[in-house]
Amino acid sequence: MASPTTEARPLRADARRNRERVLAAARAVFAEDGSEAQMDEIARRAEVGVGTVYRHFPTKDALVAALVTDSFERLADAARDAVDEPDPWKAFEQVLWRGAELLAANRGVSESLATLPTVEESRPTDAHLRLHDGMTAVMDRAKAAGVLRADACIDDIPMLMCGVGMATRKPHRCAASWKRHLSIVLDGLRAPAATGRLPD
Amino acid sequence: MASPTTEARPLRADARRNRERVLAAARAVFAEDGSEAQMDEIARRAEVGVGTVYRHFPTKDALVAALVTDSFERLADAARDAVDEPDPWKAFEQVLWRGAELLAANRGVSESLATLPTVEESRPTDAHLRLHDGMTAVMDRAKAAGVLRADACIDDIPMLMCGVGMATRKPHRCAASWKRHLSIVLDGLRAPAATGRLPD
DNA sequence: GAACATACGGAGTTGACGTTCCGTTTGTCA
DNA sequence: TGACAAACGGAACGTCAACTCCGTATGTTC
Repeated sequence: MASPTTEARPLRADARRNRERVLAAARAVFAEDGSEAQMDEIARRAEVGVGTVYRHFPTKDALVAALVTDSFERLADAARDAVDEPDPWKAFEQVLWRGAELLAANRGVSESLATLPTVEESRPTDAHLRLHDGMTAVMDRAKAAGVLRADACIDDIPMLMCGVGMATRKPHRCAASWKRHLSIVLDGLRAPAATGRLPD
Repeated sequence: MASPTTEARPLRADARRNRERVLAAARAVFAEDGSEAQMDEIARRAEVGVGTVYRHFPTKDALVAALVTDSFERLADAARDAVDEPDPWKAFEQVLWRGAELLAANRGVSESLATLPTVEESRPTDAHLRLHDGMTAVMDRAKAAGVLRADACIDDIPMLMCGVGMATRKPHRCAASWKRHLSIVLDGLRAPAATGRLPD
């Protein structure tokens, strides 16, 4: 809704260029600093005045939202592509690994995932909806094949990935600790691992 | 180190009382608002001036540290008590459930866990050390019994619990979602669930 | 190439919040 | 009960970061 040029009047050439510069800079700065990233720093990095940043994105939240939508877009693609994978478990696993990589590359996305409402609450973006539907399909297939525990539900995924996202932050034992985290979670999600029904 | 009255000169009666009021208020406010909790709000809740808060805890960080130490103390106790549980898996599980309950009750602790250095780095508090040692013992026993996967290591625990802590925040599907999270992680940590060696 | 809307830059404003300071109050001890 | 240190309250301060404003510059159109 915010990423493509809304076709009311075509954007002036310099404006279009600057919009991209700001997005690129924001991506870089949020990746490094997470939600502590500062608007001035983003402007500096984009070689643009703060005013210009605010002309394109009226608030910091709007800028974050644009980046999150961007990541969701890519994740939704990953979920769609997973259909090509014949093994239902590998398909499921593959989407989560792709998601974790995105989180590891971008602290900002990982943090805003923490406060993201579910698809049912609030008005989700198209990307969010696509991701939700794609993921549901992948999970349903894996459950039908008896490889994913039957009591896992779609809303568990952002919750679990949010946890994995935490492990992508700085002060952990090793850079790859998020990989350990996701491996453990994936093992816990396999049907044979279930030792009881999940609560509620 | 900061919690008991350091026996240089005994604290005046009103000072001792106010210290407790501040701690109680801080516990309540951090539990609700996490690290966004404001010093003024803590003072208000303790029915005390801000100045008084600062006389007892020189900075906000010091106050947080006191509360974290407090939680670690209780967790270390839980790890010690786990020795009484004859089933090595139940002992392990029990400590993590106790830890998750603490995190669920206190957003602040859950957030500061995210930035807590390991015992090896930095000067850990006594409580942290006790917790580390107790947990190591519990894990060693579970590994020796072949119920905990052998490639799990002590540093995985804060990482995983930190993830569970995320699930204790507000906007999740159900209030008990952190219980689902921990259940999945625990299933992933059982020896038979391991489908491969954890990375690194 | 002139006229005009669109966009730019960045100094300045605003609000939030941790922390300090100091005049006043209160517990303690002789 | 008087004297004094210890402790209190809360207005004021300083900092930091999001956001605004407006004089200037630059694409676009005819």
